[in-house]
Amino acid sequence: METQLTVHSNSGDFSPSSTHSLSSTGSPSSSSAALMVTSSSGSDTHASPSDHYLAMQGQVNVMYQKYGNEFLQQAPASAMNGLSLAHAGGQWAVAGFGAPTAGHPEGHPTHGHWTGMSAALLGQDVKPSLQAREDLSPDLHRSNHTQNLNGWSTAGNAHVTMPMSYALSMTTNSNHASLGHNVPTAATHHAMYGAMNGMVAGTHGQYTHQYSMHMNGSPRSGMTGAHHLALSNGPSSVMPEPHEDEAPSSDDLEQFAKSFKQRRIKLGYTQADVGLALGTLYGNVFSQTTICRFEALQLSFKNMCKLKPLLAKWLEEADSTSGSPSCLDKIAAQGRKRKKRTSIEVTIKGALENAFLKQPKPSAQEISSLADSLQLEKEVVRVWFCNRRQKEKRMTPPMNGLDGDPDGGSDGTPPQSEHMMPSPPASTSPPVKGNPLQSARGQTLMSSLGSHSQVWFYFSFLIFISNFCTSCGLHFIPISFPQFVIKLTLLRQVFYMVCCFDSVNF
DNA sequence: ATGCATGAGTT
DNA sequence: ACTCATGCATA
Repeated sequence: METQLTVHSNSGDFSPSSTHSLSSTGSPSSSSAALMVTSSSGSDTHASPSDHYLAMQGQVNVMYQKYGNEFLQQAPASAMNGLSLAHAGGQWAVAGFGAPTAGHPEGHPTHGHWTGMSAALLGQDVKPSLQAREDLSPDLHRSNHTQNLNGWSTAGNAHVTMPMSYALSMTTNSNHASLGHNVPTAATHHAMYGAMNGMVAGTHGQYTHQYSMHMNGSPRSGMTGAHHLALSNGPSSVMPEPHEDEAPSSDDLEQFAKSFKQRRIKLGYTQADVGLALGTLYGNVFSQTTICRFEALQLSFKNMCKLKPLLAKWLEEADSTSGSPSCLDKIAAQGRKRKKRTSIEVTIKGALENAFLKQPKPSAQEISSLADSLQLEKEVVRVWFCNRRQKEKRMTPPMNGLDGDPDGGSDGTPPQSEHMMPSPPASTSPPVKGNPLQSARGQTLMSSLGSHSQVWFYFSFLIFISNFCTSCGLHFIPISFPQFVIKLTLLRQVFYMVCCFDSVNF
């Protein structure tokens, strides 16, 4: 007899009263955990496991081990297809979750493996928004990230209580292009990113939501963590206000940005107002764009740090004087002869995008020939590539990493903070000017957080559940990732799972 | 909110 | 000639 527990969670409306189905069937294999993910085209939710799972057996580990580099070296889309992770049937089987095995003795986090898994899971069926798709382009040349789950022992099923915050952490190193194996490429990240984008349906504000999650310790706290944090977005006065000069953690920034936005709106100011006010108050005028990007965490870490104090001051000021429409003198933006913005056609963009995939940094010659063939000004093409690269950096998950330990062997070091952006440069990567902040060069806070919280939270969660089930002698079969329909096959008892997906917004 | 553009500072 | 911070103009 085995009992299945299905948990559906749609559009954040998860509650114990959502769809929970329990059924009983025989169980094939003993205590090994099986994890299956399929797309949720509703109907196939109830298909029998044998119909669509190929899945993984044994402890949670990663398909990456099996499919290895090729998998990760592919462009996301093709990688997904190559594994036939199923579009049509909506099948999403995650195969090859092999045991930790040799080479990765317990203490050693298996670098990059989760990434492979992530890609496999995320890369499909989730419909990325157009924007997300556009941003899926891999940068195969530059960033290679090594990630690991610090402190997470994949070896045994026994430890169900592994702190999820560990799993959330990861290490990212730059300049490791040569580490052929188990170093996921940007493509992978892009796949994740895009997929995540799709999952959160591009809805404004959802990211930050997820960023706020800190999973701690016990299963319980882990599962409810989202709630706590979801509620923790208070006014700035309530927030821990780390003293200046010290670089705020990305958590701080994230929290600040979020509450800043809330406060601003409550006070009735527009982003443009703020930008102008900053000018009159402190002599630094900023555009609506910049304020917007700040709030959306779309600036580099360094940039965020720079702006934060100013905005904080403004917030104080605005708070106190919130009655007299004082210092909001609009300073007219001075005109300058600026080139008219050229609008590039979609088809042309496609071509550019293609070119970018092949060569993100075309030479002058390549640029001009491309410009010729596309009938664009050379300068336009050049700028396009510049911007594209810049954008790439925003989209690309961090080059920094939490501990930057590239040797892959010795970092059982638990993270100080899973969101700690500034980090010492990896020993092998060229230390960008000694300043820790600069290791985050070009990296937006946004992308960093995205990779950490969105992706890692999810997988941490899966892993956690899987381990938990395994340790209880249960079969774990999560089905349908996007909607997060989870099936738990129980061998001995009914396991009731309560979680807080409403605040997770998958 | 974001795409194309500018200009200062670097490499 | 690039990166990065930034913003006008526009979708």
